[in-house]
Amino acid sequence: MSKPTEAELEILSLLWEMKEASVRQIHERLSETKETGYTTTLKIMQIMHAKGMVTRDEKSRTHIYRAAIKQGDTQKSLLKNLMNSAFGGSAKSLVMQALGQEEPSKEELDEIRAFLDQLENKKS
Amino acid sequence: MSKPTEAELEILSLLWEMKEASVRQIHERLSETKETGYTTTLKIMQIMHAKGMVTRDEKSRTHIYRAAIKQGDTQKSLLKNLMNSAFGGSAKSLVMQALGQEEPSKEELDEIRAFLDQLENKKS
DNA sequence: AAAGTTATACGAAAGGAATCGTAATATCCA
DNA sequence: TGGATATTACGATTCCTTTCGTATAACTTT
Repeated sequence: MSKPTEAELEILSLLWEMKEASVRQIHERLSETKETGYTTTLKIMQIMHAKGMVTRDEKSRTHIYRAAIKQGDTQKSLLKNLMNSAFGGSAKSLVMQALGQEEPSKEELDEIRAFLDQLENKKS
Repeated sequence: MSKPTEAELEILSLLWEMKEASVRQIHERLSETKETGYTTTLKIMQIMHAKGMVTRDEKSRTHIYRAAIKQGDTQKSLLKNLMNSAFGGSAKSLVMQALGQEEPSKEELDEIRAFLDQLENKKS
């Protein structure tokens, strides 16, 4: 599956969050943070549909869209892409940069530790 | 500083690694993994120069380029961008995805643990 | 039923990035 | 010196994404 564009990714994120939505619902959400026309949103969603990136139910007049690609898979591939293009392929330096800036909470840090342990156990 | 494009990022990465380089040197490296013309590489580097993304020494005929933006800063901003656009702003889920796929070595895992501890200490 | 509103469809235009051909210029070497 | 080679400069073209205007169709309201 080809890499989603910026505009496509914004819409995908909303679809992942909302499970399903009409063009208007997506557009409302987008408008909160962005100045954009309704037909622009529509067009992008139509393109996404043509690419197979979303499915839609056309039974009623207002079509209902759903993401056709998994959030995890998309995240994984975007991350891999960034890791290779800007971090010389090193997961470690990427992870450290990410941790360094967002000041995760104690709880989150613990969860990450648990995850690290789990990873290490799988190795042995 | 505006976000580097894909092609710009490839070149920036090489400049970070090589400290300084001529267009030809960069082009040689790019050619290893990518089919591309010399003037294409040149053009992109000229554009980067126009944007202030690189500096160049024009004293000799073959100009010598250097990155004008720091690797860490660029990584940070790209990561932030990805975190917001595809991970709902959560550093935790980004980090976990990143760890999950690249199977870091025991040593790397330990370094990350140390880093986590350090982060936690700063908090208290 | 007519008028107004809300959808989708479609194509065209605008904008940005990447590619490449060609010209102009400098350097090298036989 | 003069011809071959390497380098920068520049413009045009292509490709992709985004934006938007307009047409058409389907509902809603009165």
